[in-house]
Amino acid sequence: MGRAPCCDRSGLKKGPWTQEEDELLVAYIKKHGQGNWRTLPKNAGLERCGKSCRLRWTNYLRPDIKRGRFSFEEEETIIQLHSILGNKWSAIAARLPGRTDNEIKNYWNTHIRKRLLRMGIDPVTHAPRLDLLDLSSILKPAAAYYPTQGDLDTLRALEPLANYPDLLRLASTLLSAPASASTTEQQMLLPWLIQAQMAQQVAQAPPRHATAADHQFMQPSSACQQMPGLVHANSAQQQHQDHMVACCGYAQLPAGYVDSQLDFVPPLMQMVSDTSNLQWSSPVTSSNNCNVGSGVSTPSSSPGAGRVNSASTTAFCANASNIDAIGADAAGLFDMHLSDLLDVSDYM
DNA sequence: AACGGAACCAACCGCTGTTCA
DNA sequence: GTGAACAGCGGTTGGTTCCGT
Repeated sequence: MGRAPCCDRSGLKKGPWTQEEDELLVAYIKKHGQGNWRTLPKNAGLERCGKSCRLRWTNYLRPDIKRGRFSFEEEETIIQLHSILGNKWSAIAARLPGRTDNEIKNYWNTHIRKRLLRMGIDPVTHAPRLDLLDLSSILKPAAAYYPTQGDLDTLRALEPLANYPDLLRLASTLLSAPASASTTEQQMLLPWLIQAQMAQQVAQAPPRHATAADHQFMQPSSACQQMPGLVHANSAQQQHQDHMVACCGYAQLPAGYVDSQLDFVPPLMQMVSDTSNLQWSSPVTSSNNCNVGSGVSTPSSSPGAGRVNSASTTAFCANASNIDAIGADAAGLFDMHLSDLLDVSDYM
């Protein structure tokens, strides 16, 4: 025999809460505590179901709720956490004191998501969407073209390409000439370039054993999933494959999986390796610079010119090898370490 | 001033994992 | 061990407000 029914659904009020109902609920909880939501409405004299009372309390009436607009730091934190946790609103809310999951979810859907889309960034994967970018237009000579703020935002998203002049030239050629590559290939180009830079950073990092904390991040990232086989893009990186395993989560894949993925290297990469004498060891300006994701920030929310965008670098850097660097960068802005902020072990 | 569309957000719905009789 | 109810979560809806024409 199970429990008694939660509540008789008939006759219970729905819809917006009145001030009287709010006062009744607040007064009751202040006096008796939250206790059992099932019996609370009856004891408090409310004609609501317990679920409705709990929602009203947790999302609106709780005294520790912070109202008002989201700050820049909160917004950046949401983006960072979302890039790692996805739509785990409650997990994200747990890292933002005073904010509810519902509030964060609404803010994401109404503000951040739209802004990322405008910037040509997929709000689900946090990867640039080449189908939304018009590279040919933003690469026009400056003298003949006055860029809009949107173009400047897009340029920031393409900042990583600056480290690979050969790739930039190739990308601009490919992407401004639709006939030269299929849409699918175009969409795959930028993630590959980004992953190449990640791989370069991993290759340059001193070998170390993965820590327990590292394993928290060993789920295959979306970027890695989009780019199987990259670990073999350059034979010089083969010796660091174990780091790529840590980076991309291949450790969880069956033996031989990585090799088998060579069969799926997209034709575009074949074009790249055939035509551009690509050097994957192209200089990266900063050994600790995870700038591949710097364009994922939300420039329109940046409070001042010249602000370092490193706080937003998690979109492509939230992996075992880079998380410490991210935390160090973010700490400079927020006086906190991302490793502290992102204790995501509970959610992985 | 009136209208229509966009934006916003509180609240509901439905599902899932956990608890308990 | 079983099944019903609970608690919590993410997705969605619908009412309200804002803004441009």
